[in-house]
Amino acid sequence: MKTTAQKKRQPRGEVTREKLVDAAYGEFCGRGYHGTSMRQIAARAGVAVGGIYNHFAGKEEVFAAVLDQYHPYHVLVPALGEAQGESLEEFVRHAAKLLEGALAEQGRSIMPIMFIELLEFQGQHLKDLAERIFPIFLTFLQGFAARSQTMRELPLPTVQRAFTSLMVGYFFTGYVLRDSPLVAAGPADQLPGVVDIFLHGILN
Amino acid sequence: MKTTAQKKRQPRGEVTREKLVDAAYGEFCGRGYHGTSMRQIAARAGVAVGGIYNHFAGKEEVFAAVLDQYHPYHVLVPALGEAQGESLEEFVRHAAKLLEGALAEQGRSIMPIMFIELLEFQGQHLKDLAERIFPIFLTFLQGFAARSQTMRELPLPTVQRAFTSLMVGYFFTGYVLRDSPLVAAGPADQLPGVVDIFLHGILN
DNA sequence: CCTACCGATCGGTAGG
DNA sequence: CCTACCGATCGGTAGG
Repeated sequence: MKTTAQKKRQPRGEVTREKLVDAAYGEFCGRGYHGTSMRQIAARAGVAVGGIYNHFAGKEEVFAAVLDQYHPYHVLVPALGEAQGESLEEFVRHAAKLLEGALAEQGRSIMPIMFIELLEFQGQHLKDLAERIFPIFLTFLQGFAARSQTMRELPLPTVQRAFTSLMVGYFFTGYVLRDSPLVAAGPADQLPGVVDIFLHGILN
Repeated sequence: MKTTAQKKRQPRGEVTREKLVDAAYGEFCGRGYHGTSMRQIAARAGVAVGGIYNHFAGKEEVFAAVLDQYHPYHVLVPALGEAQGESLEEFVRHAAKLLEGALAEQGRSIMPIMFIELLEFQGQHLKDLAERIFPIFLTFLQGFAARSQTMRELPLPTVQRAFTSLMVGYFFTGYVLRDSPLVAAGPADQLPGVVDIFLHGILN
């Protein structure tokens, strides 16, 4: 949300564009890309159908704008880039904490857009994402390697795959079962315990 | 695939129904539920549009049939139910191996249907799934508990969440990056190594 | 009377 | 930014 001051400074057209992106995001989350009509987006934004085309060339460009705003890149890069710590243990715990903080705020809103990407666009844009975050991910993994003197003798790719799988799986299962009683019964935040198991698994 | 003998025994209508479910599955995977038209399904199955309605009351009933055939239940229940082993270590490795075998065969074909479920149907049917596999999952977790004498003192829910996250994340990342060069560069099957890290993390 | 299916078309709505 | 409207296509059904 923008402050009133920021809103006043924006040109009228920009406000409408923002409304359209927000409205489109909401509609896409409910029924996907193909299940959402331009009329539904227009109605939610309080704009006529034709008015959308003053800001976007077509439906796909609306999705591109939504994807740009709800892109995992904006969450993953700061979290992975700012991880610090003397020991490997501190480093991993800090990274997990940063990821959790960022994903608690924005992770749930990003997830549906990723599903649209994977399902309706065959993950085209995600291939780009993989290449864009690869340098940051490499830097992060160098942090692993630089602190590996306390680590068991393990193939680094395996350690990386295990850490990635654990984090992705933790947030994915949390999202899917977000209001299931089966998960709600357990402790709210099991991430520290889960990370502890991982650390015990790779350290001497 | 059915054998010729089985095909001959099937009534004509059943053959057409099977063709329709297979065709619908293929089309749904490409563009999702709302992005697929009855005409596309009919065309791929080599059937007239109206012919679909001799087998299904409508489009949603077609999806229900697809979901039923490509349901994770059919994969997860046997794999989790048949896990055996004297020690916790053997038990976990066996379960992971069974899951990998089942998911290597059918996991990739199930994934897109799950995305449709999560995105376009708000995960309605997945809630049912969670409740249906819960007993089997409990039995599996009792296998954990029964062999826990070699385990560190850890809260069982945390161990469960870690194992679930690790397996879900491993197969999910494998699916998403299935033809990415970043993953293809590493060893093909890292599951044993990943499971080894988990075991080292929970055992004394 | 059943089944499985056809060519053609129904009332409405899609993106533009 | 809106109203009005297009070519086409949507899910579903008519009679035969």
